[in-house]
Amino acid sequence: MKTPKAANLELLMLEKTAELKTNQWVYKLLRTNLLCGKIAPGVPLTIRGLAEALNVSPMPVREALHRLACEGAVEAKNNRRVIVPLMTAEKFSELCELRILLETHAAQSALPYVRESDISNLERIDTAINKAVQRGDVEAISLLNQDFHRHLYSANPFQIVVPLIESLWLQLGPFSRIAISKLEKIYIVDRHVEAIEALKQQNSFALRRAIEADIRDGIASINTVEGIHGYFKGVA
Amino acid sequence: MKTPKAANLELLMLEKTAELKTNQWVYKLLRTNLLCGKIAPGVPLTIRGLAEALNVSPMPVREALHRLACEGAVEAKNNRRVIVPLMTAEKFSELCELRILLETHAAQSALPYVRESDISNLERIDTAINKAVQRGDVEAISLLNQDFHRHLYSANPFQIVVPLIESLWLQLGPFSRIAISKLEKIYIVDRHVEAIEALKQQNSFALRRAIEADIRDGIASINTVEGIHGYFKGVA
DNA sequence: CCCGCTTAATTGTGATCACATTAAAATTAA
DNA sequence: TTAATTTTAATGTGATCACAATTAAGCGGG
Repeated sequence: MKTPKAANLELLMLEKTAELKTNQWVYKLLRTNLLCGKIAPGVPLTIRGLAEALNVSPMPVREALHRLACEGAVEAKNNRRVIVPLMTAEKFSELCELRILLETHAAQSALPYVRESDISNLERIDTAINKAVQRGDVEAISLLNQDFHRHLYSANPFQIVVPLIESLWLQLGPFSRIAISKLEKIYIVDRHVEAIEALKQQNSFALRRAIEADIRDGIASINTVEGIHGYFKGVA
Repeated sequence: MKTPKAANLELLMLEKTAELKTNQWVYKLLRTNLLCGKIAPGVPLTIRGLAEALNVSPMPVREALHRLACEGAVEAKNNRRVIVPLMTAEKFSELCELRILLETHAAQSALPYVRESDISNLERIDTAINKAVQRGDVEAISLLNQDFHRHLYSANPFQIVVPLIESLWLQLGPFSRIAISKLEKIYIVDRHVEAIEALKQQNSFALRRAIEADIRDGIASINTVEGIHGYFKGVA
C-alpha cells in the first residue's frame, strides 16, 4: 500500500534547500544518481513512480526526466517507456573518443585563464579524492573526479564545451561505477597531479597528455574488469 | 484583442502531422526557426505568448522551451525571462572551434559506414542546395546545409556526436542567416563536392580537409560582413 | 501446461487552475 | 516634467484532472 511501484531502486538523497526549486532539486538528484552509477542500465523510470518515491508532484519529475532525456542520460523509447540506456561496445568506444577529444580541447583552452586560486582549488579536490579512495567511497570518488575536471575546464569564462562534456559523462555514468571500483589499483591521482603540475608550468602539451592519460586510465580499468561484456547489451 | 502579446515575431510555420505529438511539433517548429535565424538574439520568448501564437496549450510550449534551453538554443535567465542568447566574439570563436573539432571527427568516424545510397543522397541534397542558392532562399539553404552534414555524420550507426553538433548549430543559429546571406560569393558548394569526392575515394584525410574548409568558409563569410560587431553584444 | 483473447491497471500527454514572483503601468509627490 | 512608489498585469512553477495509448494481468480454450 505504501509504494508498490518501482521503488525498488535505492537512490542517495540530497536535501532540498530553499532557494532550489523543486524541478531543479529532482533533476540534480536524478542526475547525481545517474552520474555515480547508482541507477543501473535498463532500469525503467516512470514519472509517477519517481514522484511518489520523492514525495513530489509528477510535474517536476516530468520536466527533470525530459531534460535528462535531452542530455542523453535516459532514453525515451517510442513505446512510451523511459529507461537508463543500455551500453554497446561501439557506443562505449565512441563516448571515450569524444571524451578525449573534447576534454583535451577544454583543458587547453582553459589553461590561459587558470589562476592560482583555481590551482589550489584543484589541489583541494585532489586531496579529497585521495581520502575518498582510501575509505573506498565509490560515489564520492566519481563525483569528486568530475568536480576536478569541471573546475579545470570552467576556468575559461567563455566555455561552451562543458555542457557537452557533461552529457558524455551522463551517458557513461552507469559505467563510472565499474571504473571507480578498480580505481585503487591504478594511478588516477597521479594523473591529476600531473595535470596540476602542467598548469603551474603553463605547459599546454603536458596538460593535454595528463588529461588524455587520466581518461585512458579509466577506460583501461573498465576493460580489465572480467565479465565486463555482461554489462554490454547489443540488442535494443 | 487578438494576440496583443509577443506575436510580433513572424516565424515560418510547418504543418502538424497526425503522428507528431504537439510538444514535438512545437519543438521542431521553434528549433527550425532558431536554426535558420528567423528569431533574432535578444528576443524574449514567453510560454503563454507562444502558446497563443501557435494555438496550443501552454504545456507543450513549456516542454519545448525547456528542451531548447537545455540544448543552449535559448537562455533561461534567472530573472525569469527566456531569451535567444546574445553572442560574444569569444563565444563565437569557441563555437567555431568546437564545430571543426566535432564535425571533422564525426565525418571521419562515419566514413567507413558510408554507402553508395548515402552518397547519392548527399548529392541530391547538394543539388537542392544549389537550387536554393540560385533562387536566394536563405532558410532553405541553411536547413539543407545542415541536412547535408547530418546525413553524412549519421551514416555511422553508433553516432553519439550528432546531438552535440546540433547543439552547436542551435547556438550559432541566428548567425547562420548572416553567413548564408553572403554565401553566393563563396564556394560552399565546392566544399560539398570535395567531401563527396573524398567519400567516393574513401580518403579520410581529404574528407577532413573538406569539412574543415566548409566550416571555415562560413566563418570567413561572417567575418567579412561589415558591421558584424553590431550583432555581438558583450554585455549580458 | 501453454497459447490466445478480454479486461483492468498504469503510463505519458495535454489542459486548466492556483499561487508566488517579477515586470510593467499608473499614480502621486517633488 | 521627472522620479519614486503603489497598483496592476503577466509570467513560470507546481498541482490536479481527463483522456488515449500501452502494458500487464486475468481467464478460458486447446
